Amino acid sequence: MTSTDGLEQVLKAASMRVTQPRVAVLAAVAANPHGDTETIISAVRRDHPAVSHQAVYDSLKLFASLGVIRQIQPQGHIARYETRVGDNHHHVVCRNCGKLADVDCAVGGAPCLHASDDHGFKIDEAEVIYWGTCPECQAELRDE
Amino acid sequence: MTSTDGLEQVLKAASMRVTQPRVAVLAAVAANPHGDTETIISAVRRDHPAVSHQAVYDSLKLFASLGVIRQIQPQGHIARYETRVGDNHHHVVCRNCGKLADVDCAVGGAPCLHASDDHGFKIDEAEVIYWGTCPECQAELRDE
DNA sequence: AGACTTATCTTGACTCATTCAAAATAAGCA
DNA sequence: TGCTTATTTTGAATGAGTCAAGATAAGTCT
Repeated sequence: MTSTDGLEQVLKAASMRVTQPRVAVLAAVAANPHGDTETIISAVRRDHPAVSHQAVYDSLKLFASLGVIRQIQPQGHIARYETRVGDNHHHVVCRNCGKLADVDCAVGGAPCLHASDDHGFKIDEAEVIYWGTCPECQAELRDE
Repeated sequence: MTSTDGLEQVLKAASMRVTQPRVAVLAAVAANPHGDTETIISAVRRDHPAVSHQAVYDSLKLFASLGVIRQIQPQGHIARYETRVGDNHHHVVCRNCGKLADVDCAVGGAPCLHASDDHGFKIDEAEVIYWGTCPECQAELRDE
């Protein structure tokens, strides 16, 4: 079974239509991990030149709400997307160039999910973003 | 010594001028924890009607870069500010109404700062955002 | 205190990721 | 095959945040 078949299942289960733009968007996100909207649009249009940016935005939002993809948006950066979902992993972002990498949490399966004092909030997710400098930028900054 | 005196020290140490707009902005942030830019601007203008939004944006960015205040910007929300800095605390955000509350990390002093695999990144900060539903929205959603 | 230098502020235009809205299209059903 | 309406296209609009040029005032030097 291909990932496209998987998408059909998910969409049908939610009574959503399986359309060419949607399939193309999911494929583009899968092929471009951590890609931003612009990247996704370009990738989609390589095979389907007529797809509008709005269709891409709609599809991305839809998939994110269904939990098929995940949106990441570190401070000061535009939205990025990935198909790796459901495993509670986190991200490192380079302060210098914005590069993004996946990080499994150090503290086991579902870490940091318990706040010391939750103020009565019913917490359902802990989002962790590590900020730092990527190897390339470390070298570059050292040379200056 | 007032918090304003503290600001003067910090700014002078960085060879920055102590101006009325800056003092007013810091006071506004202190008086409006988790306030957004619009809130800060309004607060500043109650005492200094002539201060421009640009001056507020500049001051906020300056203070944040000096570590005097901290900028928080959860996905899908505009920037918010707080004067509580240097204690590595985190935040809970309500998915329904956007309310924000402080949370001390459960795992001790500087938690989650070690990623399992940092991909060679030199990590200097771990930002944690808990997502959930605040008490008010829990009650409201139950009633529907 | 008065004059000077230039960091900071005011003003107002501008950016650009994202959203809104209306008419056109095509997915899935009868 | 035709119908219904969810999606898409098209094109304009939004709005937080930024840019730039001239005006102002903080800190300094005399």
